[in-house]
Amino acid sequence: MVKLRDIAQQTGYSISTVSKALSGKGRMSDETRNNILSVAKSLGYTPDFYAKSMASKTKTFVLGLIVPDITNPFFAYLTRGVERACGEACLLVLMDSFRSLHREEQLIRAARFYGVNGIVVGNSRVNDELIDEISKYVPVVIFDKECKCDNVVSIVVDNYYGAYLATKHLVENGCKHIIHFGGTQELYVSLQRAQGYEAAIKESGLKSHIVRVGYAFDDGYKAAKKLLNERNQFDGAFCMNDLVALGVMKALKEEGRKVPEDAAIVGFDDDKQLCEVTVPSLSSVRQPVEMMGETAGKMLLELINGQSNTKKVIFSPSLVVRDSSARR
Amino acid sequence: MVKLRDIAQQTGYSISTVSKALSGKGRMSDETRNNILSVAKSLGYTPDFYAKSMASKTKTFVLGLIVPDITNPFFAYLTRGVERACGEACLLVLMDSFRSLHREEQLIRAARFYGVNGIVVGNSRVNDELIDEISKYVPVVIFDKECKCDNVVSIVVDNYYGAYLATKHLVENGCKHIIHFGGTQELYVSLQRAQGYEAAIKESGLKSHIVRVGYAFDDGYKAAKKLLNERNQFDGAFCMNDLVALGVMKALKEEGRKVPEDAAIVGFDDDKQLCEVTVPSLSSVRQPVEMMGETAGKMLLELINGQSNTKKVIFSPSLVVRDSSARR
DNA sequence: TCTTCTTGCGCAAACGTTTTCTCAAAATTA
DNA sequence: TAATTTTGAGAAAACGTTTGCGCAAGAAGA
Repeated sequence: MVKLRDIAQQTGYSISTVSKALSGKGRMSDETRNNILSVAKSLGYTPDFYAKSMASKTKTFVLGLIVPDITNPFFAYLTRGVERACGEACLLVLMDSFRSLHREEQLIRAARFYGVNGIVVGNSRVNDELIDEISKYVPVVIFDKECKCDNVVSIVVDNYYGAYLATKHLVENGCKHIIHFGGTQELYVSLQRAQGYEAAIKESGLKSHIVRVGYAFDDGYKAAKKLLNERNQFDGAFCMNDLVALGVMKALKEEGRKVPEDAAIVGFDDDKQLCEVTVPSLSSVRQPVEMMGETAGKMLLELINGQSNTKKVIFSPSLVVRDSSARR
Repeated sequence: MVKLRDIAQQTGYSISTVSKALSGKGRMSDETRNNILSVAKSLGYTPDFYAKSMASKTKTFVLGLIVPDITNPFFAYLTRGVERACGEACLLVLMDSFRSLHREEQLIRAARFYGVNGIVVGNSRVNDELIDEISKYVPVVIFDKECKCDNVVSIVVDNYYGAYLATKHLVENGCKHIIHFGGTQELYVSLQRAQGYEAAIKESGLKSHIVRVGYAFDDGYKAAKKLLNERNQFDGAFCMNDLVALGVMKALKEEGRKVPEDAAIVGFDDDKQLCEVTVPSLSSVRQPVEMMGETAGKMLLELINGQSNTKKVIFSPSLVVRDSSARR
């Protein structure tokens, strides 16, 4: 890497003169400046990021963001929110764990090593001990997961309430047999959503019916297909996410059931691209992901500046009603 | 900001001892280490990213990636590809211009100011002069746009060929009246796609019919609706992207036309989440975005290391046939 | 001609770490 | 007890910039 010193040697000027020539700040003759500039260019000089930041007064914070999969819209919106919080004051370093737990752990450790000023961890599967350890060195905000560690701020959405809302909506629409597709034990959020569903069902006096599925399109499709083939009728479905909901919808169509006339469907996540584009469009529970991301960023900055006294921020989801659950 | 010196003063140890205690590297008694650690914690010490990077031997490159909208899957996949290229050796700083041309210009300038080692600019709308100027100071790889500037590497996909493929597929499927929804002048890519369409149509002896639309779901929907209401029949549609294609599909359904029986549809971009989830699933032209992103990252690294002699890399798209254009 | 101002440039400190050496004191071994 | 090793800790150089200050030489004014 070519540095100021090299240019100084080439031109015969001092390092400081070279620096001033390049930044356009000092006093010098045009001849000198042009000379330096041309040599700098011919040598292919690029300033050292770190040295520059060190020496100059204005410090730029660096925030790390670790997500399991940037191609998932949920995390893309999260990223956007954090970026918004960064504004001009911070640089955002994005790290994608590619859904690998191992890599996620690596990244979290690396974040400390790289010396970023703080990290936001999105929907992590790593255990609390690692978080606890890292948070001793670097401020941490954890997204979509509760964390008991000290010095760690959690940003979560009230999944229970969202599920309750969605189920209640189906009840009020006159559905008598509402199935919940979801409830896998693996993820904390899916548990909460199942509980919200149960609560609303209990309240209405109907019978609860949970079909355990994963979180992919095919999971919903196959589960619903099986159910329908077994002559298990249902007139309402609350699904743990939008993909599953679309899978269920496809199965219903194939079996000749009309949505929403024969069965109403509500998803979760409100992935706009997805929900608004299908026929019929899909009702869904919306989380204010981008705003949550922005909050995560802000909380992290507070944490870095040592002004934070918040431990947890809970956001309320809302129900977006579209055609798939329109009132009959 | 609390620094090593502050901890040193508090504890009575030297700066170097404090540094070693925190990094866990030097030799010292457990008592000393714990003492230092606890004081560091109570003071809320966070290491200075820049100083750290400056002082340590291993320099970490910093790559900047500027995208118009990270929530667009296309750019999410691009990001992922670049991230893959970064591996352990680089940090990726993500900058989202939020579709604002002004902000994009700002970011490009800022990238130079921040002193990142190089930047990848995704599908930019900024003029070549700015790129040219910046590329004097920082290596630049530009994605999805041709750029004549020296020292700038372009990564592009052969849009012409992709459009040709898609249209030819419709012709071979027996479509007699194939409309192209797209062709807005604003974007270079849409022009190329329109030309590819024209070429295939000409070759087949059919009549070309381009309906100029934007790139949103509603654009496709409204244009197709209007066409159908005017009794303008068509049995094939090649759309400039997947969203437009889904809009057209919705219009067809509403007007009682069956897809693909009455009209076959092909989109562009192959947004998996979208294409595989609709009924019928959508045929589309796939660009190897992630691999292109990875290539962009690699080219940038070569450029930074001064080993690049490539000026442009062209990727070939491929056609993914799904239900919306299944042979009748 | 003597003073004051301006111009062009370099010196050296500073930024906050890391890391290699050094060295006294304590612990171990002979 | 003497020689050796180990341990705990500090001094100082280095990383590549920026920037305030100083200073000589030339220009301008009296």
